[in-house]
Amino acid sequence: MPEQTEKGYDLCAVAGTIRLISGKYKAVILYHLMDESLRYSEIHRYVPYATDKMLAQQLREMEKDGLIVRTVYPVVPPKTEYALTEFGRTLRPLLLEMAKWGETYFLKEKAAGPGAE
Amino acid sequence: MPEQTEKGYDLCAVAGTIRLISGKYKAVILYHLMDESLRYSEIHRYVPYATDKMLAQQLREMEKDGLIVRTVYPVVPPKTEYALTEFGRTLRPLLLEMAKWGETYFLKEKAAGPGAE
DNA sequence: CGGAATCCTCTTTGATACTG
DNA sequence: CAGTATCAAAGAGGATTCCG
Repeated sequence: MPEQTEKGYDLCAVAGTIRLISGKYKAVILYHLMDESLRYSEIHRYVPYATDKMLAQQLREMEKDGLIVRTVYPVVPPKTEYALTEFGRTLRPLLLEMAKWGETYFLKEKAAGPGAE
Repeated sequence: MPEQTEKGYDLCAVAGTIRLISGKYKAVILYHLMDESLRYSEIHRYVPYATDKMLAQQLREMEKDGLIVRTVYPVVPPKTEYALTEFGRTLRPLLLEMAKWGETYFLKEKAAGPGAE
């Protein structure tokens, strides 16, 4: 498929992808939602350094972008669940690749990382 | 995926990866540097909407992060070339995955032209 | 529990001008 | 050509408080 890939074309693709998943906590949240739906508080536990404001904001943005769905259960106490949409699930390979790369080169760069060249 | 992956571990890996390549033009620049070394003006032509300041800044950050190397040739007129480092080249699979995803899901309507799926 | 509202700060980005 | 310098604007992010 990417045979006929033009430079300026992929440029937009890459930029668009970055725009959707860059955001301080987005990729991390998406990564955790890959396996299971999570409640607001559960997500927050995964990203404790994020404030409520930031978390809600990033979640709303991703919801607007069609990456996740928000389901509110009208119960007491309130319960809200976040899950990947079909669209969001297509990010799986990318998220795994990111985790893999980060794991291999970013966390193990003590041996041969930046400055090594 | 490497053996037993812990959540909090991959979380850092994903976050770290995002931190390195998110940046308005970074991924796009890296993508173009995958194939060949480029001069400052050539990069700028690929990212025309970036200002000189932004471009220089992002390049300096990526240089500091060990992703690219900057080579200045002492000639007139000045010539500076940017290239991926060994470390930067390891991003290749990720960048390709990003381009592929963006192309397939993000630019889908436009991609649905000739030979598109 | 799952947020929204407000205020404030820091960083990012942009516009413009200048330089070796 | 390949930047740097400076100022100003915009946005991201944080701290705190409050609410259904």
